[in-house]
Amino acid sequence: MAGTRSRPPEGRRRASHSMEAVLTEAVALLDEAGEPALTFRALASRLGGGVASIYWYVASKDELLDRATDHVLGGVLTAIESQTGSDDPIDDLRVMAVTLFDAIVVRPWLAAYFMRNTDLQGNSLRLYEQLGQQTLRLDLTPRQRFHAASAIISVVVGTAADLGQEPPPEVLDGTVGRDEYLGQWAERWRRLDPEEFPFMHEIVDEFEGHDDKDQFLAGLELTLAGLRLQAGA
Amino acid sequence: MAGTRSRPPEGRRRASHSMEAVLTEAVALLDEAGEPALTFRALASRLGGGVASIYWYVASKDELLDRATDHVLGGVLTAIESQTGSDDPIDDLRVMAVTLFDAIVVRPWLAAYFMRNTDLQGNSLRLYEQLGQQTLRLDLTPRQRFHAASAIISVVVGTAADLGQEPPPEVLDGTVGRDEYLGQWAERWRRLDPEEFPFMHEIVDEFEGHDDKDQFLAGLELTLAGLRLQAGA
DNA sequence: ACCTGAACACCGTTCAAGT
DNA sequence: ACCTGAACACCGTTCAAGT
Repeated sequence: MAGTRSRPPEGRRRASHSMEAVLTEAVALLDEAGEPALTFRALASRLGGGVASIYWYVASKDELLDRATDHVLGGVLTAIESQTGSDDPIDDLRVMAVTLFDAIVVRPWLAAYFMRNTDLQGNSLRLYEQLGQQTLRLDLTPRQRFHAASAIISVVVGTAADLGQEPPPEVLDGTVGRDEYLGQWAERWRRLDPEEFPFMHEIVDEFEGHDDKDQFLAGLELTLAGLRLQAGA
Repeated sequence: MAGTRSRPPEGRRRASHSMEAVLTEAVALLDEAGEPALTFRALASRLGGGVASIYWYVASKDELLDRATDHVLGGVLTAIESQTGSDDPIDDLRVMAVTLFDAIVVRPWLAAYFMRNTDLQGNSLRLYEQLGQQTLRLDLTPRQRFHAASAIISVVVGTAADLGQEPPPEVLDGTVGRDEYLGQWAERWRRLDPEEFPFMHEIVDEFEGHDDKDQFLAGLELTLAGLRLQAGA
């Protein structure tokens, strides 16, 4: 017994992290169950260390969320950069917007933190720059370019935020399924007074079988059409 | 001393609330400092009662947020209904969108909960219906109408959410001021490499003096232009 | 039918201390 | 330079009990 006592039997006693590891695990928690799942305690136990050590890398939960967001945006950015350079800047804008949208669909939590702080989010800034550079190829004023790039971001984030509104747990569990979920809403709407709700009746069939991506693409197309018109392209 | 002991001296001992009072105070707290300020304990003390009594009116904090949102949307809805009926449905859509936008600017927390649950949010549903009814006056397919109404909501909520991103406390306190705040960002962006960030340099002057509302109106106009094109109107 | 206090199981954040 | 446990001041929610 003597000799083993003054020293831990084996293995490291102190955990050792890294910014990279912290963000990777944070993203993993966010992916699993959104922002409520990202807890300093949960994160620490994933990293095999104490809660307080995370504060060496990050000053607050907000900063953690900002950095985690920018971490995954790095991948989106390289995807976007590699897709640029067609003849038509508007086509490039569409491809970029779709790439960003797809990333947010897979990780709905992104919508809430994207572009929240361009200081901590270098990749967000670069992404906005890439988008904006396409507007430089269009015949627009600086002001119109500023508005155009911002409008496209808004369409992406606005739609994605709408769609990303956590569906009830039954759907996530797969015990109900998206079709049945939409069907339940459709049923409710069909019971509304047709005199008072002619529009809901007009669209309820469309809603029932709708694809989120189509809805996004349609909205994006309206903005791009308006932009093309404005640029006289 | 005898005689006064078995009974409280005066005034009611038990507080008495109402759904109306609960929502009004909830909205007041949200207006003062956003969602973090809306606490069951804070709300209870405003109402002069116990924490648990709120649960008689509302099953959870989420439901409280949904109902508080719909509560203020009632006012927005009547404003919107009174502004409808011009010759041009697209003009009506614009007016409606602007009214909704203005409401969200004043209460940025609305963006996060609007249309989250049309079951608890009857006014949200009616507002969507009112917007949609304008698309019935345009030469579109049901599917295009569905997409158009949703796109407009997205533009409003997307822009408002972006703008509503809680500015740092310095700005809210008024110790810094919006202009200085924008100026600080502008300064940072001017220091970026012009080769790598041509777009940020192109727009930094526009950004510095920009008005959120103009930015929204510009984005809305792009969508409406696209819609007008689609409807051949 | 409506309200209450007290408890439960969590949070983010801080700090004095360790290595 | 980096990690730790324990404590602090909060949360939303439940519950058995009161009126």
